[in-house]
Amino acid sequence: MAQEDVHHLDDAGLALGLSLGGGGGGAYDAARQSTTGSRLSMPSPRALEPSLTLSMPDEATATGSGGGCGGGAAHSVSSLSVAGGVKRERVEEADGERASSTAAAARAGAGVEDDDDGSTRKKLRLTKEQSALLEDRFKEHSTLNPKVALAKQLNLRPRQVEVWFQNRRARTKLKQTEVDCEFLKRCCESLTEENRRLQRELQELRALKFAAPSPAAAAPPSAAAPAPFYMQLPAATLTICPSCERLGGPAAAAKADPDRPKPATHHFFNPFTHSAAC
DNA sequence: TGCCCCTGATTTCTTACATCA
DNA sequence: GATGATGTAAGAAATCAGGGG
Repeated sequence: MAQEDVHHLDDAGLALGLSLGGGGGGAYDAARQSTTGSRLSMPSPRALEPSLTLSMPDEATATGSGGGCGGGAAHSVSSLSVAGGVKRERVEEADGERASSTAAAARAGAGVEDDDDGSTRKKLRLTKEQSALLEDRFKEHSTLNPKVALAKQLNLRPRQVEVWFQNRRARTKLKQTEVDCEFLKRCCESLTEENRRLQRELQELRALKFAAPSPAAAAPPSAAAPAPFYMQLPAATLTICPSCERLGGPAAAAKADPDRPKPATHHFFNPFTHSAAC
């Protein structure tokens, strides 16, 4: 279907993931660990579903002539794709009949209606009430559990609720990544400026030392300098090791003084690398 | 009217887990 | 009991496409 269309886009996606540093394995795994815990207690899918039903709801045939793969109606069998010769099926719910009726009700409720010939299909827009409830649930927990109950409450299909949560997570993460990038950018600029200032200060001190060694002139040139950006931040957001009193870590400290005894470990947590500072 | 942005939906891939030999 | 193969579900990432401003 659309497999061929997708491949040429992979490079761009990889570049984005690398540049933002948020797309890859570690963060992904960590997120999975924290969000998929509920699955641990789930019974075996095989025990739950002794048989698969491949029922196609009415709208599938009604919208089939729309063309393309995107924007299509969600089905009780939401996707049937061939990837690398392996067929994969995802059965959303056993009773497709209920799904179809619920979908029809949802469309009616959201003002979505198909033309008689089925050639046009309006995009579903969630009502304010539906969005508000979804947002509330998302604030409680960013993963959906249980989706069927919420879908019933919203008069939507479980698949639609599931997609909403997926999109919400993805876009929340994207926003957070942008915020983090901006923050790091400002940190970098501030540190660069601070570095320049210290270099100047060092030069001035050296000049003073060799020119006219006077204790009265010992006032640091930087006394009136504003605090660098990272010093204006809440302490919890900084990566400062109280042991080595350095921003950014012990690797540099260890390099400078390899014989330095290792202090008791009490490091701040780095919100960006999710690791200890040192 | 074209553009931008938001958002619902789809596709592909990865990972964790369960089951079986 | 340990181990590898296999199947499944869940979710992330990338993308498409409709629609409103």
